[in-house]
Amino acid sequence: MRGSRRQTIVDVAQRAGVSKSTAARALSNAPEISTETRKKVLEAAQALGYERNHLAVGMRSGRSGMLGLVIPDIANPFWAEVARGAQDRAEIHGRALLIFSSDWSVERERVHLTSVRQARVEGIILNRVAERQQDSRLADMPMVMIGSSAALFPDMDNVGSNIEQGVRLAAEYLRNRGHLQPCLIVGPRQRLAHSRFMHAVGGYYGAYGITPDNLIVEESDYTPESGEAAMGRILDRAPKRPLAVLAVSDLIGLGAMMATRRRGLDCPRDVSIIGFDGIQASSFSTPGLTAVQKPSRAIGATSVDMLIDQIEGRNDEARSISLSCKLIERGSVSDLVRAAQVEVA
Amino acid sequence: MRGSRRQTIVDVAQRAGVSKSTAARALSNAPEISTETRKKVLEAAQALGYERNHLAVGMRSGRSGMLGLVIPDIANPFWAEVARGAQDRAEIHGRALLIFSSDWSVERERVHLTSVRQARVEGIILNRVAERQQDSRLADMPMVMIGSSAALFPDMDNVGSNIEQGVRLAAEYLRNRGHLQPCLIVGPRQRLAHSRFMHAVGGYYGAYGITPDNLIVEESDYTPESGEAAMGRILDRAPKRPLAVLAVSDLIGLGAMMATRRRGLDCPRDVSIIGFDGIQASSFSTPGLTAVQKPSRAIGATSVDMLIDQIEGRNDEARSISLSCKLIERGSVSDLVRAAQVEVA
DNA sequence: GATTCGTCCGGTAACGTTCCCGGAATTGAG
DNA sequence: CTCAATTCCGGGAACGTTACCGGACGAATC
Repeated sequence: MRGSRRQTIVDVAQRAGVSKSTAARALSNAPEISTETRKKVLEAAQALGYERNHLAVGMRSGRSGMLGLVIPDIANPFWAEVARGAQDRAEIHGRALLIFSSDWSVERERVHLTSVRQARVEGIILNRVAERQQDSRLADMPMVMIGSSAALFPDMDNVGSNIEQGVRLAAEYLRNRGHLQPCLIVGPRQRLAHSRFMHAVGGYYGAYGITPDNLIVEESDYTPESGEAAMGRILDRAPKRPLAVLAVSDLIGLGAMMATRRRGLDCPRDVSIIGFDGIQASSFSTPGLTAVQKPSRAIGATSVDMLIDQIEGRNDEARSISLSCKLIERGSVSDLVRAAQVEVA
Repeated sequence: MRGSRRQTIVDVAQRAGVSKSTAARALSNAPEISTETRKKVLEAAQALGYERNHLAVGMRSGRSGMLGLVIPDIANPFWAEVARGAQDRAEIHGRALLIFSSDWSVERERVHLTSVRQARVEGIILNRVAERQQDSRLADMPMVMIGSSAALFPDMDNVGSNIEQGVRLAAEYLRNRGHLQPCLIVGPRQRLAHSRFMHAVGGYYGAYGITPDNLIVEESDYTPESGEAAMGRILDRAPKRPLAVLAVSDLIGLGAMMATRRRGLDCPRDVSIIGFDGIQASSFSTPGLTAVQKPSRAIGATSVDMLIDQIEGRNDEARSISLSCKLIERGSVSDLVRAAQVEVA
């Protein structure tokens, strides 16, 4: 088996007694072929164990059947969900997915982008690390951006979560439970996601006369360790108890929860925490981390749909889609209002 | 930009004033070319924004620069880690990774395997779902199996974790803390991983005169929900407290922990739980889930290395590599021995 | 000075497929 | 019955690259 030459379309054609053009028509579901000839060819292909060479197909037709997905980290639970959503949808469209992890490094992102281009993917789905960098070479092929950099690339398709709505969900939830002025643990300040998040926070709290400057804000990477450190700084700065914290990611929120416990404080009694992601890990903590759930799989699926639309030329102008978040209530936020009522009674 | 024809190697050759053969030599780092000519060509390529067409390269040379990775689920934290390890290593070898999730479905696995083959990947890394199925078509190209199916494919490269050593680690740890006869939550019985796990368990406990039949065993899928249900059945069957449970995966162990809490029992006081995976989520529960950590990233990295070895023809006979596990102690297992000593004192 | 050798380069044929075009066979209309 | 239209098929070129072969040139050897 290992030595036998791979079967090509001419082998199939020969066995079926037709020309290779005809064989190609049968194998690519072209319309201009009779039903019986098609059947004959397919049988021959089956018998020979023929497998279409997608490299050749891509080279001749320009359709490689592959899409590129460049994200920060496939091992990060949020991005893994996005990838899975994209994968399932790509399968439906008959496309394979070339996945790369840029690891939040501008340089690796650059390298990976040239890799996917050289692989002649039909289009790219990208969460840009080098957000501010305009790159003309990116504009010349179908591309969908995912994440918060839509504003910087107004002429490109974009899909992400509706941060404004998500923040409103979280803030409203906190407010209803008596947490009027939560502390914030935000992501790296230079990232666009940060300004978008802060803008949403400002939008919500502005209506209540609270500017972000009134809020205690600490910065953190998207890791539990960094979140734990940030929470430590908050507990130092804000001696008031009870305290509420809105974290920009679940992993950060979970880290904050660990810091809380480490200080001998109780969540949710002393410190209420709400996260932003909705990953599975948040359901395992005690208490479970109440969080705004981003539509991760849907983001992956939708971005593939949009990319296919671009590829097939069905889309003339840039669209920007925000998928809405939902709140997963688990138990990391105390209800001060109810507690007060109980006390009175 | 969008309309401009893509630059090819002949454009580069023309601009550099050489033949396309020479240009190809420069671009592919071939040795038989003078330094200055190479430099000239590279400059021309740079100026034109030339990008090598890997489809064409693959088609002519037979080296597509792509590897296939077919795993059960990229959104599962364990497999995401494996994928990440593979990705990083593939990058080092200058290869891109085509990733598919079979979702534990034999049919989807079959479909994805033909997809990667049609994409003309240079080799495949596979965790087989249809474990018992011998498929001659798999034998005709470089391939590395990951997971527990090594025994069934003795003529194929295999890399996985050292289950025997991992089980010993867990069982020894339990035994040292006074849990002599733990209950087991195992995975789907038809999977090879199950028999391998049970064999390892039998091997360890056999030395103490305990056969697996003496142990309470419940079956579960690799999800927390299923683990929770299995733990419920164990608590019904085994009224004895304290109780110890060895779970075959962390997600299952975390589910078991939730079941414990739901019954009003305390972990680790009433129920000790030890997991098997070492995923990040296990560090967030209270108590953190003590677990045997499988070398997930290393599995991914090693499998890529082995695959490249096969591709380059450096490997003549099948190798089977078991990477060792280590124990992550977190707090889900009580120490009965110490407790007894304290009581005495 | 003739021969050999090594280095470097150009021309041409592949790789496996699809696309385009022309032609044969069949069908339908008048 | 004729002619046009339609359906279906075959032949060849093309996609962008590398493999192979042969030749030019200078250096080294006798």
